[in-house]
Amino acid sequence: MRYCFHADITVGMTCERRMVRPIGNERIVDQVQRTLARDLATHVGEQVLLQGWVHALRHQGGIKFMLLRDMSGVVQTVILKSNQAAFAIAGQLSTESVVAVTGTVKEEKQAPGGIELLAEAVTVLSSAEPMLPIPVIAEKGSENTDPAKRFDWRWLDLRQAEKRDIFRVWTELEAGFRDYLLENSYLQIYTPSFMSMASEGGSEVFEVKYFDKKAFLAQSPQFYKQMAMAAGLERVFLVGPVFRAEPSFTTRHMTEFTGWDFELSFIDSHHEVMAEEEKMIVRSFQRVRDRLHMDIDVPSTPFPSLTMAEAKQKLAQHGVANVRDGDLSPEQERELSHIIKQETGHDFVFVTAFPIGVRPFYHMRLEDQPDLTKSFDLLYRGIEITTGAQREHRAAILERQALEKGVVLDTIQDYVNFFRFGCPPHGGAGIGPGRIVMALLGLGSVKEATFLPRDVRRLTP
RNA sequence: GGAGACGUGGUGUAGCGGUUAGCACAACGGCCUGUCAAGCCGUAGGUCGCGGGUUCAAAUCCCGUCGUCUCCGCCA
Repeated sequence: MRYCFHADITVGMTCERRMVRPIGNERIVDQVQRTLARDLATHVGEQVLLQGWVHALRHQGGIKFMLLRDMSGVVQTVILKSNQAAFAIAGQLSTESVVAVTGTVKEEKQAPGGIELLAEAVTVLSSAEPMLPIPVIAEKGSENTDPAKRFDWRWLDLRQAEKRDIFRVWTELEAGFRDYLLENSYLQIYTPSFMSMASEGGSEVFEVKYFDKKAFLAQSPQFYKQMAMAAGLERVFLVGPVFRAEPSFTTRHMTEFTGWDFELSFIDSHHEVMAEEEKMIVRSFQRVRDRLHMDIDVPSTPFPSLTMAEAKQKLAQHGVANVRDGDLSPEQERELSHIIKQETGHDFVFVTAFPIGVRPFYHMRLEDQPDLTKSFDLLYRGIEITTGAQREHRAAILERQALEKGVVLDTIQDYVNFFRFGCPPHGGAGIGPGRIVMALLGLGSVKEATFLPRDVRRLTP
């Protein structure tokens, strides 16, 4: 187990099950309160209803133990032979079936956790076929089930409690991100995924049939965020899907993933964008720590930051091979994070001042060093989680930079139009939350952090 | 797009020229009133991804093919 924490999910988690029985012309509603496994200890002596999955069965002749699992945890139920009906049903059960058990809660030294439910009635809500295609509970030989097989049966894979924790972390992380944005005058927008043309380049976009036309799936909401700046919204954010047609076979790439994006106006440089992102991330990590009682490092601000030139120099000093000037290889990203961690104890590091050669035409350039851009990447534990920049908002300069990059002006005319009628200086960034979750929890792949991953080969389930 | 690796019962694996293809877990049947990675006894389940070749003999060697994974490029 690489991480461990206790989730706080007690609030509002008592569900009601209504049984409606018509009697004459009236309807009588019985309300039976469902109790969650982890709350059993607060109901000693009471009769309760548990509903969940059969986690494990242990037949002991005249006594049967059934471990029942719900979203809150696992608890033991006991079925005695003297209760003939329940005993017979339990004898026919298969693991991973969904059941309802009513009974009396009792303290019992011999029970796991010191608490158990003495079953009075067992009802099968949905029986599971006995032969599971992949193991659900930890058992011999289940640790290394091929990820591809697990993803084929993702709904079984996710029954493992620690996998649900991944989504708890993401949920709180994203809530923290939103908390910061909402408290700082950002407006939420949604941008379309269908586009009439590629947002840039064209080699990495998905082409789709759109009635009698061709359309493309957005590989970034960036142009639309910038339109929002031209619209005078000043500060916007969104959470949404992003599509990349890159044939990338790595543990950190997918063809569709969720992006967090924000953009803000009236900035002087990309450093203001970076400062904003720092605060969002701090807020996110704080929320995960506080809500999930999770022992994680909330980063201090400001995050370490160095220019590409400084990064290259530092890497050279540590004997890390330089593959390509002006950009970092994955190995260099890992090593740079490692070096910064040793020097400062920090998990995050900004790299700024990328040369124009490795950045798109719309990144603004440094006034005193026109061959460098006002852009940055943010690395977290050796993985790139953000690219951001101050954008070039002056139409004439934008067109000149596009031409320099060999971009045909006709293809970006709609984009350039955003800047023709008054647009404030602005910048923003795109964040990959899946990568943050992956690095935070030490997962083997972003796909593990994704409910239903999509990669070059996978379109199902 | 480039490079490398791996496909053996449901899952994880051993075997790497001649084995009735072994083991663990899961499954099925039996015994057991305190199990908790339960235990004990028994049963079933594999044309070793697919196709071709070499050989007296192929899970094992060679070629092709399909599937999967990893690294690089690219990126969030």
